[in-house]
Amino acid sequence: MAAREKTETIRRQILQASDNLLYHKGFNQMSFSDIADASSVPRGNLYYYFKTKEEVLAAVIDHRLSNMKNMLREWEATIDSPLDRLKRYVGIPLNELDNVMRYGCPMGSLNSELGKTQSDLKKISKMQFDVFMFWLQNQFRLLQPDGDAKTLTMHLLVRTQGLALMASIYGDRNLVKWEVESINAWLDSLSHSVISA
Amino acid sequence: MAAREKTETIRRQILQASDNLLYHKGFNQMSFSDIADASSVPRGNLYYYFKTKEEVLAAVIDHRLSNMKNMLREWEATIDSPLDRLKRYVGIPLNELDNVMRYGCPMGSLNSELGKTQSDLKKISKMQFDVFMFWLQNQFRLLQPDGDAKTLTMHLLVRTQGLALMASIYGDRNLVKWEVESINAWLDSLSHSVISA
DNA sequence: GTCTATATGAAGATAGAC
DNA sequence: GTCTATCTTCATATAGAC
Repeated sequence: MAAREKTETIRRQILQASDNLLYHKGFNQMSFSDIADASSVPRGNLYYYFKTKEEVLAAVIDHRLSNMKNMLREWEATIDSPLDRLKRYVGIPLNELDNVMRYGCPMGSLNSELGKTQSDLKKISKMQFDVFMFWLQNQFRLLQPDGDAKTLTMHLLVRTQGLALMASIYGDRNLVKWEVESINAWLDSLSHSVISA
Repeated sequence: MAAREKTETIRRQILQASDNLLYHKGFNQMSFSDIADASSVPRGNLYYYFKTKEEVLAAVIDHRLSNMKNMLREWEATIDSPLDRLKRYVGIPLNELDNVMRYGCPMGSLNSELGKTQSDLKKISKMQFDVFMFWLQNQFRLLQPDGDAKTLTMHLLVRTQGLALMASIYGDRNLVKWEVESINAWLDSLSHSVISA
């Protein structure tokens, strides 16, 4: 049983390293050599844990999905109002300011890359958005029972993805702050009105 | 002199093919073989025209920049009000709907890719944004002499980049239409007020 | 200017000893 | 389970005949 535990530990090491590399370099620029170096697992051994790079990607996304779901569950447990939950989501770019400036959004940049020529892998990566979509829609429904939760959610994602992208292109920290404030003001205006676009 | 003309023609062929490939596959996934196939120029000959792939990129961006500048000059000549000029810019995703759905924004996706690990090449690609930034700021200054043209421009870019990205991820044509309408409504509201954030 | 052949290197992946 | 050696493929890039 100790052997199995050790295997799991190494697997997690590989996944942790791959997760970061995927964010910092993208899928196609991340090599097995990179993963070996970053995880301190010999290059050849990696193939014992993951047969292909596609498998690594799928495992990383799977790992990210469960982390996200845990995070969202925690937010629901600790944050009372849907308005504050939505603002918590919008606050991510501020919490991750340095990373966002350098590498953009880990979900958006990966989907942008894979969407061009690797549609099978993009499908896997897109699930990250699906998790947030579902949760955000629920929050908007609570905030505005008569509103169009899907359109509101898409609008929110458009603005957060756009700000992450532009912030990373221009390296502008103030851009993030302004846009986050502006989005929060929009959310406030929603919660005060009965209906809105 | 005929020889020189032929050279220029082939050069343009290569650039045209590379421009499309850069958009459809991204820089790192675009190979010289791809360019050879798409331009009908033998693989080996490409190196006579461009010594490295970086040189191809720089030439494509250069080509794009002059096209953009021509387009913006034409808009200034044919569209009277700054409001309508800004709306013309916002309308690009609608004109390029099919491409945007499949490949996102050619500027945004390229910068997203190159920003991760190829900062020297990203600098070149970023110039595409600089051209629009400069022009859009001028239009905002005309629209709202007392407004913060830089922040307004960034906000516009955030929203257009965000919509191109999300539209390509979710393949949602209606998303583009809704967001474009929403941006236009925002521009209208700006032109009616004296000052705004 | 054009084309073929080839050098060179990196990356994904496998075989098989230990 | 671990590690080394190696296969294969494909990419950038160059040399040199025509």
